[in-house]
Amino acid sequence: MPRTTTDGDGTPVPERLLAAATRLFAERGYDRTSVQEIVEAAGVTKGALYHYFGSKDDLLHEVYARVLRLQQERLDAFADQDEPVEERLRGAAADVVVTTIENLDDAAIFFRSMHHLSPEKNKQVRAERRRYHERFRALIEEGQKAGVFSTETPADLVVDYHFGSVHHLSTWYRPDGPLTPQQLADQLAGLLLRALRP
Amino acid sequence: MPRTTTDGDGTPVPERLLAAATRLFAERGYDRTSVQEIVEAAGVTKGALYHYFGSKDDLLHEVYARVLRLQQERLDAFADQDEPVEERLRGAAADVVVTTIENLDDAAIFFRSMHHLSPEKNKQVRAERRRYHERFRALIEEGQKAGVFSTETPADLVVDYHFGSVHHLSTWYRPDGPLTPQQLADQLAGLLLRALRP
DNA sequence: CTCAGCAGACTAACCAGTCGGTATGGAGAC
DNA sequence: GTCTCCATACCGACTGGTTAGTCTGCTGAG
Repeated sequence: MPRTTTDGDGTPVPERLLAAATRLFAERGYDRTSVQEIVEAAGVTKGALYHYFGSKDDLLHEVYARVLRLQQERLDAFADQDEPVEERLRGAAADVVVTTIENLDDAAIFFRSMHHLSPEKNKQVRAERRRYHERFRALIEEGQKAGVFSTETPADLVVDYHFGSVHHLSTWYRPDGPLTPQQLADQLAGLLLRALRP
Repeated sequence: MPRTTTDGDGTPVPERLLAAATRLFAERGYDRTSVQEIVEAAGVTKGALYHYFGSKDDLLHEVYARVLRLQQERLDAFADQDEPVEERLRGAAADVVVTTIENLDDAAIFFRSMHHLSPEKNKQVRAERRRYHERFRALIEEGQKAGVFSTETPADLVVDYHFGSVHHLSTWYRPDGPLTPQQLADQLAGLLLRALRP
């Protein structure tokens, strides 16, 4: 009954909605999740959802925007460090694995639901994704020019190769597996770096 | 007006339905494709579809079954060859890239729509998928035991790493890119083999 | 008193699957 | 050779259920 935007528990309603939507989208897919289920999981009603978001599609877009922002920030932080390029690349490659595992729901949504976004939003997400991709590629090209990475494979392909696996983590990663997220990340970064040995 | 199962063009109705479904599922996703659209694209009506398939879900399962069968056969052929393990692995790793590109629609469906299958069918597909995975892993372990591949990364991880990228081909492969499918396949197989150098 | 912040009944559209019906090629009777 | 009968192949209107989004109205803080 209070008017405050944070009733029930402490978190504001829009965030509760986003969290509920993220979980449900990852669990049963975008189309299989009804708006009704989302609002029930968030402990509100449709009125609240359409008060904060323009559409179901908007909600999905917000999920994408959040994860894109986060990943770009982290990549930039690693790329801007003052270390040899191998170590910057290794750090960035491993970090994206760890943060992906920490947000497996986001990852599952990301690669399964892009085509559910409206065309313009899809385009927007692709553009941001490309920025991320380019930054990563620049790291590899830097290493190639410096002679510390093999030039046998175009940097583009290497990036796609690595991120293909990262995006697929949500399919094959098991939290009860033998490796901690950090160990797994180090292994995958190791594979990438070894593939790049001259 | 003939009773034959192949009217209109030459292909039998069930195959026409499967082809139409494959294309549409890849294009707009399983849930966004109505049964009505499928039958219209195949030039028949619902009666025909439900005559040959038990459900929409069944249709999806058939798509999976077909591609799984094909890929397993091809992998087996490469693995059974009488060549050094590096070359068998290279051949298999490149071949799966080429056949994936040749059936990009199947690949897009594969990794986006697994969770739309009914639980038992999902289990069945996973089991077949695991067989494929194991065969591939066995190749890598063979090379590791023989000392021609590095043992730094568990074979399991290497397989997931490679197939993550392959499954993602449908996201980033562009037919108008600079590389032919075979060249791209050789590059990716090269990356895999280089990552496995001792 | 007013308006952000929500509640929840309502609507218009859609959709998977059903079911009674039609046409046709062939198997067997004669 | 032809007539009967039936299984196969398919048609398409219909049903029961679901869903995104709308809209009117309530409530309490400032």
